[in-house]
Parts: sequence; C-alpha cells; structure tokens
Amino acid sequence: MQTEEEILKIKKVKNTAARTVVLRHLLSLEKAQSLKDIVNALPYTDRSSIFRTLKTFEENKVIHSIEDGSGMTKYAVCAEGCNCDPKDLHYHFYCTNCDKTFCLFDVPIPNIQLPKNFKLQQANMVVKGLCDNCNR
Amino acid sequence: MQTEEEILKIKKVKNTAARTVVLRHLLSLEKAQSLKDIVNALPYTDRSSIFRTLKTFEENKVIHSIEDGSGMTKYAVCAEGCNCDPKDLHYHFYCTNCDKTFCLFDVPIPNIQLPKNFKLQQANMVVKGLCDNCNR
DNA sequence: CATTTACCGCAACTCGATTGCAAAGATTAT
DNA sequence: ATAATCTTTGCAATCGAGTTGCGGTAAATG
Repeated sequence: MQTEEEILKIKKVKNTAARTVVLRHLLSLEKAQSLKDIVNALPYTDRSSIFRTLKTFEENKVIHSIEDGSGMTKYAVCAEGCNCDPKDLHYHFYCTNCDKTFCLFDVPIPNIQLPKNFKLQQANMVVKGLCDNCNR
Repeated sequence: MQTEEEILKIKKVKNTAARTVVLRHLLSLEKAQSLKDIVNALPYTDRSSIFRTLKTFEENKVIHSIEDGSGMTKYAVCAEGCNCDPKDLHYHFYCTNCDKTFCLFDVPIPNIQLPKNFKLQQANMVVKGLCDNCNR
C-alpha cells in the first residue's frame, strides 16, 4: 500500500494540505465516495477546494470517477499501476439499498466488439443490485 | 416496427396527446435522447409534461433510461419483448465528440460473476469513445 | 349529466456541480 | 532576502438538470 505522499509524487501532483487530507481519506475507505461524502467527513476543508482537488486528481489519474446512477459522481483511488486506459477498467457495483459503490477489481471485463469504425476510449460499467450486507 | 398506439396498448399505458407525440419522436430517432433534446424538438409540449411522460414510460417499460455520463439521463425505446430484466441488458455507446448515445443491441453482455452473496438487479453499461462518424 | 380521476401547463424550487474573486501560500527571478 | 509571479484555498454566487405544487382541462366512471 502506497502512502499519499508516494502516490502524489508518482503522479506528479504537488502535495498540499487539502490534497493530502482528501487522498488520505479516500485511501482509508474501501468504497467510492461522493463529493458530499467527503465534504461531510472533512469539515475543515472547503467544498470547492475538495471539488477542485478531485478534478486535479482525476486529471492526473490519482483517482477515477464513477457515475453509479445515484445522482452523485463518486470517486475512488486508482489501483497501483493504473493509467485509466481501457485495459484498467473494472466493474462497479452499486447497492440500491445502502447507496454504496464498490470497485470490483477481481471481475474481468471482456473484450467488447464495437460496431465498425467505433473507437473505444473509456467505459463506465455499473452493475446494480444488493450488496452482501443488504442481501438478507 | 410497432406504432405508438400498439406499443402503448401492449404496455397498458393510456394514450394521450403528449404521450403519442413523445413516443413517436423517440421512435423516429435511432439514438437515445435527453429530456432537453426532446423539449427542444417538441416546442408545443411542456417540459414537465414530457418529464412525467418519460417517467410513466419508464415505469411501464416503454422506454429505458441510460446514464451515459454526459450529465443528462437519456431515454430510448425498449426493444420489442423487452422487460428491462438483467437479461434484456445491452451496452450503450457514448460518443465523447458528438455527445450522442447509441444502443448496442448486437453486442452480447457476458455473465458477470459477482462477489459472494451479491445480487444482480440491473446494470448500466456505457462504453465511451468515438462513433463512426466522429472517428476520422 | 354529475362526479371522480387522470393529465397538462406554468412557475417555482431543490440540489449537485461549477465558477468568480480576493486572500493566503508557494515558487521563481532579481 | 525581497519582489514579482503563479498556485491553491475559502467564500459566496451561479448554473442547470431534475422535480414538484397547484389550478385548470380533459377523460373516464356512475
């Protein structure tokens, strides 16, 4: 497991107070977080600073964003070595009961045969249902 | 190809002026449309009427909605026989250049092996890139 | 025909996302 | 070390998609 400082150094993002605290927070959680989640968890950091931090992180591939259909974009730290290329894709699982979003790193994404002359750049694959905790 | 009237009858949705015009519009286009797209295309029908019509259609499985990451939910008419079950899923392709969303009916979705005790209900699979028209 | 129910149009509102701006902090040049 | 420059931060305001309340109209029911 890399530390915040190591990740920021590798991804060439300048280390600032807000960035450290946001990244540390994301690393401490196993599930993707919305801006609101993060704002609530970090009461001493301003919403717009967190917002801009997330944008910076996304541009520099420190984190990736997921649109899970909850109405709020969620963010999760990229796996080590991730370049956010199509090959780094993974499914996300959105629990319709508890509103949590999981990264399914272990489930491979198949090769998708696109129509002629279509070019793949990215994908947002969200599987919805009940997580183990809510499926009782 | 079914007509608006036939579809509404089959799906047990009462036929009204707004519903007919919205459904006819969706059927006339091959790509998924946002609320805004539809509002712009139908200047004599009110935004909230179109909105409620889309909700009614979705509840009754006349159309399905897609979150393609453009910031706007898009809507497309369900294929004949679709029940919006997981087995009726298909990929959507979002063109990052022209902002259009395509239903990829011909590309099969594989079986996804979820973690233990997770239950699949639905999925939103959006592949992003360039469509044939924009990939030059 | 009277009554009830559903639908439509207008305007207002909610809330997540985003931006303008000035102050504070960090970096570079002198 | 100090001045000039660029970056980041915090606050407040704005934007826009989605949604809702409500009165009026149309359709269905008795």
